[in-house]
Amino acid sequence: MPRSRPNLKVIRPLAAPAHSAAATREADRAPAASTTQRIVESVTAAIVERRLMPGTKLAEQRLADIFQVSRTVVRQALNQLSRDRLVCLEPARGAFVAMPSVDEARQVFAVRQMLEAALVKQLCRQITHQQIAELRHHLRAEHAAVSRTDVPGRTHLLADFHIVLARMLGNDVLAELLGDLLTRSSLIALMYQSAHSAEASCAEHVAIVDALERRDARAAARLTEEHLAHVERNLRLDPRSPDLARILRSE
Amino acid sequence: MPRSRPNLKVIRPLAAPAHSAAATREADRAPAASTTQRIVESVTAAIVERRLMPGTKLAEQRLADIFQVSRTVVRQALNQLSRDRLVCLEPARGAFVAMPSVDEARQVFAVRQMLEAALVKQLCRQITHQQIAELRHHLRAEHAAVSRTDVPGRTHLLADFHIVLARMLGNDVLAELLGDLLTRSSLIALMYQSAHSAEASCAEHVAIVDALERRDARAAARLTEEHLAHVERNLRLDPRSPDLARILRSE
DNA sequence: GTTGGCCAAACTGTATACACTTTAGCATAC
DNA sequence: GTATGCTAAAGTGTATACAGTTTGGCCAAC
Repeated sequence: MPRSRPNLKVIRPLAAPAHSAAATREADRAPAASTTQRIVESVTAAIVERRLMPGTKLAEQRLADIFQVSRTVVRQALNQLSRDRLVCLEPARGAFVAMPSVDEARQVFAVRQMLEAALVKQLCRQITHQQIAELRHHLRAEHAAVSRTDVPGRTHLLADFHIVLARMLGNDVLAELLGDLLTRSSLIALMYQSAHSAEASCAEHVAIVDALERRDARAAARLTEEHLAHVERNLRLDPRSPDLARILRSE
Repeated sequence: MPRSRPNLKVIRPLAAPAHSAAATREADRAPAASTTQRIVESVTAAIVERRLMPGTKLAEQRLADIFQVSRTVVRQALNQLSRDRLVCLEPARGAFVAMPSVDEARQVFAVRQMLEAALVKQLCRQITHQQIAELRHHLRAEHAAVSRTDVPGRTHLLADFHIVLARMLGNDVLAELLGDLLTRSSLIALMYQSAHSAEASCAEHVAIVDALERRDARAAARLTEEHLAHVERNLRLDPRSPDLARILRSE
C-alpha cells in the first residue's frame, strides 16, 4: 500500500531510551511491563511523538533486531497495536503504521464529543475543590510547556488533560477507552497536519475548568464540544490529496 | 485464581459448528476471517452464549487441539481476547475467562449510558422513515424470539438492537466500540446473573423507537438511560459473595 | 524505449522445540 | 492427623525452523 518506504531507523532511539522527558514519563507509568507490552508502548510513543510516519512499514525481523527479541514477541506486539488501530496488518504483506481515513478521523472526533461532553457534565456534579486545584496545576504545566515551545511536552500535556478528567470520574473503563481514542487522535493529527494552535487548546481547557468550577454543566459540555470541534476543524480533512490517494489505492 | 476448574469440553461444539441459528449468524458476518480471528470469534460467541463460565481456564494446548492449530495461533487469539477484556491473562499461569469486578460492571454501564444517550440524541436529528421501519422490523423479531422463549436468539437480538442504532448513525468507530462494550456486558450479565426480563427490555426498546419516531431527542435519551439503568439494577451487584471471593483472592 | 514475464531475495504465517515456572501429589516430620 | 517440603508432571514464554507468498530487479520481446 505505501509506495515509499521510509527508513525505520527513526525509532532506533527507543531501544536504548535516552533520558528524555518522554522516556522517563513512559517508564514511570509502566512499572514492570512484559516484553511485549514494552514494545507496544515504545511503538505507541514513537507514533504519538511523531517519530514514525503513517504508512511506515514495520518489518518484524527489523523490530526483533532492534528490541533484541524474537519475531514471536514482535508479532504479539503488532497484533495488539492493530487492535488499537495504530498499525494496519495486511495479510502476507506486513504491518504498517495506520493511515486513518478522513471518515475514521471524523468518527473518532464524533465519539470523543459524545463521551467527553457527557464526562464533564457528570463531573460537574461531583468534582471537589482539590480536584479543581489539580486541574489548575495541570493547566499551569500546559501553559509553561506552550510558553517554552516544548513541542513533545505540550502535546503530551494537552492530551493528558482529557485523561485526567476521565480519571477524576473514577471510571477506569472510560479513562482507558478515552486513552485509546486520544492516541488515535494523535495519529490523526499527525496524518492531517493539525493547524490548531497549542495556545488555543490551552485557553479552551482553561474555559472548561472554569465552567467545572462554577458547576455549570451545560457550559462545560458545550465548551468541550466546541473545543473538540475546533481541533477537528483545524485538521486538513478537505477531500484533496488524501482522498485522491485513497481512491487510487482502493480502486 | 479460580479454585474450581470447570471442564473445558463445553466449547467442543465450536470446533464443528452445529447448524444452529447462532452458528450461521456468526459465519455470515465473518466472511473469510483468518485462523486467529476464527478462534477469537468462536470463544467470544461461546462466552456471550453462556457456554463458557467466568473463571474457566483456557489452556493453550487444549484449545490448539480443539481447533487443530498450533499454540502459536491460539496465543494470538488469547491476546486479542484479553484486549477485549473477555479473558484475563495471568503471567505464567494461563488464560482464564474474565471475571469482571463489580466496579468494572458499573463502569461499563456508566460508559454505555453516556455513549448511547448521546447516540440516540443525535440519531433523532437524522433518522429516516426507512430506518424507523428497519427498527420496527427488528423489534418484531425480538418480540417473536421472546415469545417462543428462544434464549440464545433473543439474547443476540436484544444486544443487536443497540448495535443497529449505532450503525444507523453511520459511525463505524462508535459501532465497534459499542460492540465491545456489549460483549463485555454479556459477560457481566452472565457473571452477576441478570434478573432483567427479556420482555421488559423489549418493551423498553419499543419505547425508545417510539421516541425516535417522534424525534423527541430528550425522551429518547432519557428512555435509553433508564433502560440501561434498569438492566444494571437487575444485576446482582450487591457486595455479597462475589466481593467476598474477590477479597479472598486479592488478599 | 517501453512492456511483460520470470527468478531470486525477503518476508510473513504457522509449527515445533526447549527452558523455566507453576502445580499437584506424596512422603516425611511433628 | 495436620502441616511442611520435595519431586515429577503439566503448562507457559520465547526462540527457531520451514513452507508459502510477496516483492523488486533483470532480461527478453516488441
